[in-house]
Amino acid sequence: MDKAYDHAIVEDRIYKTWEEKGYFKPEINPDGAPYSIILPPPNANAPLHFGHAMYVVEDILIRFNRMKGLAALWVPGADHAGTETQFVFEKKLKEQGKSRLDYDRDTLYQMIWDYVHENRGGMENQLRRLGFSLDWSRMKFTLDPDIVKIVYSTFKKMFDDGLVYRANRLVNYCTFDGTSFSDLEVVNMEKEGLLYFIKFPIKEGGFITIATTRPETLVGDVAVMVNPEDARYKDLIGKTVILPIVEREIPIIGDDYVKMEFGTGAVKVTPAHDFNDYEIAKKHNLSYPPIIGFDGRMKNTNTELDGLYVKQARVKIFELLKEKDLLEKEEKHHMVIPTCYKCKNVLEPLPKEQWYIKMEPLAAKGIEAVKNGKIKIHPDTFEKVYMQFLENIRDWNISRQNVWGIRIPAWFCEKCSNWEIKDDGAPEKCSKCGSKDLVQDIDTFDTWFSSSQWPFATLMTTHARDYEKFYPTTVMETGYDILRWWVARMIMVGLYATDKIPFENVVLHGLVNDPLGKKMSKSKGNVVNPMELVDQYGADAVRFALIYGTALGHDQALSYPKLEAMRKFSNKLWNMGRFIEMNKPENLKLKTQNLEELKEFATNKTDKEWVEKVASLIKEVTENIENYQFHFAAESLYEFSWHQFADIYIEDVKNRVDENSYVVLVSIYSILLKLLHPFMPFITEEIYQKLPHHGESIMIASWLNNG
RNA sequence: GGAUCCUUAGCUCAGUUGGUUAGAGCGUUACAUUGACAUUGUAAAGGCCAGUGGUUCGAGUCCACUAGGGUCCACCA
Repeated sequence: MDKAYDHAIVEDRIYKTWEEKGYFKPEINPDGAPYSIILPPPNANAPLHFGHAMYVVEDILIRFNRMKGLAALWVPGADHAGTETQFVFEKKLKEQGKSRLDYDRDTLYQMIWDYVHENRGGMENQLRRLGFSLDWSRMKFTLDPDIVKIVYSTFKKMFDDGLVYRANRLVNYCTFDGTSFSDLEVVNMEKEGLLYFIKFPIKEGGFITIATTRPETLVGDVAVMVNPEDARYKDLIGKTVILPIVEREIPIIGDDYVKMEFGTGAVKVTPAHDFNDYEIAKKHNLSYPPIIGFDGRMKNTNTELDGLYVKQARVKIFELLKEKDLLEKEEKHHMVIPTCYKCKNVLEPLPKEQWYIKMEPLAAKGIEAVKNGKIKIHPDTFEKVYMQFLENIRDWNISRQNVWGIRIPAWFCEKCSNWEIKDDGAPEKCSKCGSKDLVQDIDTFDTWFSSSQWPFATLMTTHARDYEKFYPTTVMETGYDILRWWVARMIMVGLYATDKIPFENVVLHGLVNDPLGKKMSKSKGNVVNPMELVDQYGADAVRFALIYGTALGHDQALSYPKLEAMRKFSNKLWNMGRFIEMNKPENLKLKTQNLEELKEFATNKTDKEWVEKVASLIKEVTENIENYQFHFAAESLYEFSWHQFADIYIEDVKNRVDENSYVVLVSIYSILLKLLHPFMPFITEEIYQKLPHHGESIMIASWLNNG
């Protein structure tokens, strides 16, 4: 053995061997009970980040259970990541001076398809470099035709069951990305803004001053509203206000929604561009067409405002009001603005027809499944977050105006306005009126709608009988940050579509932050590429550092000293092996013993004690992994290997080594390597292969017995 | 405004159902060692466990409140 462990020459070679030998397939344990995890599919065309490196938790579980003899299946996948990918692609277009609007739908789709496929394979190889024992023969992509077909049938089933409906409502619309979003995707940004106090002339004489943060929308107002209890204004209810600039007449109405103490106690009502006003106007039977278009420009005002972007319109209207002396004052105002989670621009509430899913019946089952313990969430503190989300669930807007995604299989009949939903191709004619004048909805599904079906969609389409054998899956492991976006929806949709829970356990890991504890983000420029650390420290050290010293579900700051410590730990392990190899007796006849055999074999009193010690270590590590307390297992292994086994036992045996005690030494070491293998797969395999009488591979060695 | 997590050694973090002198890694100090060890070993220093009050024979751990930080949710114009 070389003097020091060099991960660079070991890892790639070992992974290839594993893959070639088929060790990643559950068929390696044909008689084992099923154990399955579906990998949260990373974006198909983007490199991995530290969130993905945390999937090491899944590899630990898979390797551990495989060694225990279970038919352990870990299914890899790639996500088309609709909004994300189109956003990135459009940025590329912009660099070339182009935009999505320069292409028709099919051309743009094809361009993105080509772009994604040019970049395919990168993240898969990065997962390999991390040592992940994924069954690549079962790899799935969210746009695989068989997956799409399943997504279609789920949608159709929901439609047939009355869970899908189309509604014209205000949606959160990004005029830059050109799509609407669900409530979850809205990022509320706190900002210091201005509250404008504007005098509206009253037809019957005098003025009423309203306070607003959005003066430009006054051209779309339908009313001025006051609290009927408000002594200042109650006599004005029923009178008429003449809107400045557009000179349109609107009523003053009363509604106790208005808080008297805020602003002036009088508020303008813009139904087409504010969620509250939309509800209020509906209640009072008032309406006015939108004055902001999907391009973010003003329209329908018949004034010089038309064609201006909202921001420009605000400046313009400010000037106009000032000219007419209708602007009383502005105050600084702390406000919360809905912004686009991708491009960070301000979202406009705009009225649009979209497909919605009725969530309440689905949520009820999701709540039940966790309450009755069929699905367990680890750590259990996240149950509260889950419940809070499901108990306050709102209907889910699943329409996206993206091109990159699964197109909604809904056809509109131009003749009778009927919607046809099909899961097996375009309908020939309208089932209501027989017309052949059908047009498919141009929208695509929210990526999370198809993702919510991932556990069963994958297993139904990987290998024959996979679904029967491996569904429900054993564990869904992911970052807690997508508990609501993804995990909760998988539970709801999974229960609905398959009538079974999609997984028995939810295991949630924390975030990896930068060394200063700040969230990594591209805009902050503090993103660390996990692959660079794998190059530098080795996959095993990176894996161990991510697990060691951080409780499940807790965030951690990336620590270079810790990575260095774990690299040294690798080297220490290596040198323990090196010592053992160098002290191998000539013509060693006795074979390595498993734990049970060792108990008989060890005759020396000290050796006997060490056999007991390692027996309790096995118990401890096993229990900790089974309880998802990986950091405890990692700490015990680190401490025992280094400060017990190396510092004390090896030092002791050094002076009295004979063939018998040597076998005890090798055997204990071999057990240690096996216990460490789920955490540090590469180095443990490399050393294992050098031990006397070793098995075929440590990967498929038995957790407790020889093999 | 609501929810939730966090505050433990200089730094990054563990501390599992409350139980004798509170732990690890890195860093610091002293000594030793070329040993299986691009090092390692031995030893040491370093902590009113954020604060206050409570429950208890006993609290870092449970409860209440306070202060600071993070995250998530929320339609106050």
